[in-house]
Amino acid sequence: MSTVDGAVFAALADPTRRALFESLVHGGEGTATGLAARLPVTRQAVGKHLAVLERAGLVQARRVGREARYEPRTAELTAAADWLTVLAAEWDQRLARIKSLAENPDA
Amino acid sequence: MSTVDGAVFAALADPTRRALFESLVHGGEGTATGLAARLPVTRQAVGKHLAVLERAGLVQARRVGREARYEPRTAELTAAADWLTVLAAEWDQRLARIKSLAENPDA
DNA sequence: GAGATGCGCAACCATTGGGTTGCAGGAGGA
DNA sequence: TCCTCCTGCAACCCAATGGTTGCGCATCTC
Repeated sequence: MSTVDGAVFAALADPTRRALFESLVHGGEGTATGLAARLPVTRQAVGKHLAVLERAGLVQARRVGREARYEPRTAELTAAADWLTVLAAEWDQRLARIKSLAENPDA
Repeated sequence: MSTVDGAVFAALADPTRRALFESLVHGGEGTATGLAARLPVTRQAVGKHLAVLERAGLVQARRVGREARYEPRTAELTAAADWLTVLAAEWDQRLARIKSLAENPDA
């Protein structure tokens, strides 16, 4: 049973964090101060959010001199997507089985 | 751009709620008191969680006499899965494009 | 009709969490 | 070297949240 890490969902639950992550995906790697310039929050708040994303495995920091550049990671992303897809498939199959039994009540 | 509803991720962020949802998927529809019997929380807590899941569109209540039976819904689930998959694909394509440019620096 | 059962609502409590300000330290450029 | 810029850490504030108890209401069952 693929037990999914709740940290991924918790990380993506916050709108600021989702905006941050999408900004990284579409704009490439970025730093805390650079990302904070385009958001209505302070640099420290962005730093906290990036730490949460990193703990969830959605992002990885790379040190370049005095700045920390963050880059998206797709592993946890696809793992979470798979978990969701499997759950949906399981339920749909259950529904299909029940419907099939109702229409064709043989042994 | 498929802006995903953060309520789905917020709903799945809580471990109790995930357990609740998985229990519904694998065991079929259930009531608040019935689900609470298998969890270390009170019925009222389960009721609140089910309300959150329902608001997120992950579950739907059906009234049968004096009891409320909850059943999973896959629409929001697959929508969230698609959002994750698309994001991962976008980033992977970006990486592939960069790698291709590095190996073959033509116009 | 009377008691049991399932539910929803409200009040309340403790913890988490997103946000801020302030400060100290390390790397770059003049 | 000195100054600037980016970062990390700590303290603090307030709102949101997961959990509880208690109550009232509706619905079965005997």
